[in-house]
Amino acid sequence: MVSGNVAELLCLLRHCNTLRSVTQVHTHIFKTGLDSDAFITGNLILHCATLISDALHHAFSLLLHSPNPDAFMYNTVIRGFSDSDHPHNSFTTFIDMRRNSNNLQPDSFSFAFSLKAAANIRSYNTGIQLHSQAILYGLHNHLYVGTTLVSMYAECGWICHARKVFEEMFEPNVVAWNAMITACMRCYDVKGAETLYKQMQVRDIHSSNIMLSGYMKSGEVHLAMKLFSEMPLKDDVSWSTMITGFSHNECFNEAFDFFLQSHKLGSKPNEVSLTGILSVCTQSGEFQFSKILHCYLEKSGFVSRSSITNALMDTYFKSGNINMGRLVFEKMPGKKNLVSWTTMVTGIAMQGYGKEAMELFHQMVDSGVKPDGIAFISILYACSHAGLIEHGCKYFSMMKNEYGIEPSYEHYGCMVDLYGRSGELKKAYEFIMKMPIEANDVIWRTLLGACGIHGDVELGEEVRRRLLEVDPNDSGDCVLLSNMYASVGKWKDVAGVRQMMDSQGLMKTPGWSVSEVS
DNA sequence: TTAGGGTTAG
Repeated sequence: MVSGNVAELLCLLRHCNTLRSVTQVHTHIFKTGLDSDAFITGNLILHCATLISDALHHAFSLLLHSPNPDAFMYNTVIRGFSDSDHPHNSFTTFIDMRRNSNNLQPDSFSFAFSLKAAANIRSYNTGIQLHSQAILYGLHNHLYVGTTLVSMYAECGWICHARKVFEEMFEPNVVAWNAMITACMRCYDVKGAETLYKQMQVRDIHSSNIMLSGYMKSGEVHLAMKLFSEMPLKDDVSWSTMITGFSHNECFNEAFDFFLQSHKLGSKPNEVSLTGILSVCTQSGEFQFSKILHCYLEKSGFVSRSSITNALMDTYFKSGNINMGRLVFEKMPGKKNLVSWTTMVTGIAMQGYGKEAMELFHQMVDSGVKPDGIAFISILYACSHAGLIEHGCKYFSMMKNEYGIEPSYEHYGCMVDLYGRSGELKKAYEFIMKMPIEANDVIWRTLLGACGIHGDVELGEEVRRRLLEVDPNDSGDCVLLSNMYASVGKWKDVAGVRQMMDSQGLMKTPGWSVSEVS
């Protein structure tokens, strides 16, 4: 009778796709007294942690309130956290498992999931500690643990450790070999990956897809095309890898060609190939094609996927169609995620609507979405392009003090641009001198451009000296330099720059012409 | 009894 109830409950659970429906089943479980059954609780936790979005906290709560949690429950929560926005919680759960429970030992699942969390946050220190623990428990040679160790070390940039683990593996299978090829490609060791690929006794379609993606990421477009043509079997991942690879390497015609070919050959477009081809439309300016794609996306239902909507918004904003970009954003089903908000803020900011971008940024925060470093780049960009210096400074300090985000070169660059565009050149210079990291060429060039716009030759020459200290071979700023001299009518100096460029053979640089100003 | 590692985008 009891086993019949269990089967019935599991069947009910399988049909739940919201936290609300799971809670209803849970209430029923409680009423029937089956909540003390570890198998039932384990399945409840599994369902919440892996199958329903936004239910991980509930899975964690079930674990905490379980009178006798077992390894399966702990492992499932560790797994859920490893793929969440808070992978660190995997480690605290791993520690809790050993401290709070009666003689519970971590097993291969505990290590594989925790190592995945370490890989996701690229934490070498945590990864190596887990590796030591795995050795203590005699699980470092386990096939799944070994494979995850290879991936973890590669994600953290320690290819030598990844290789050592792989070489010490006892009879690695095709997945372990694929993990090692991926590790080589992650570290841009294309030759190493090729050697392994050739050595493989058994390959599957993943092996070839990893090679395709690695070639494309390393700019080896022709090698990817050659391998693709030799592949006896291609799946939708092979096609989308090629399309996105062409997109990254700016081979727009090839991307369109492959997209249409895959369609003709009956391979269905997926989320990745569609975001890829939308990006190609944006980069190449093929906005008519993106409109056709929009119709298809509406009809096929792909428009409900946030990655697709974000790419579509980006295309509309970059084509200057603000109203359509805004409409796509407003029609997005469900809760808008961080990428959607950031795409919207950037899109509006690009068109110069600084105040609206700020309103959107606050709406995002009010809706419970926490901004990341990229979101702050977009709002700083909005402020600099709308001349909102005070607001820009406020966001910059908010980022550091309220959100604990360390500014990157991009953030510093935005601040220099913010001061520079508004003509506060001295402040921009002082800001650079006070930066805790040494300014790079991009930051100096940003200020040099501003000196040109506002005609401050004295500061511009100082900036040029600083720029040459960072990059003695730099020549990309000649246009900025000659523009600066031209803006104050120093034609002799313009001619000087022209002569310098002549002597360095730079006169063929596209996009500039001294004759236009002289 | 319930689970896992390797590929494509953002």
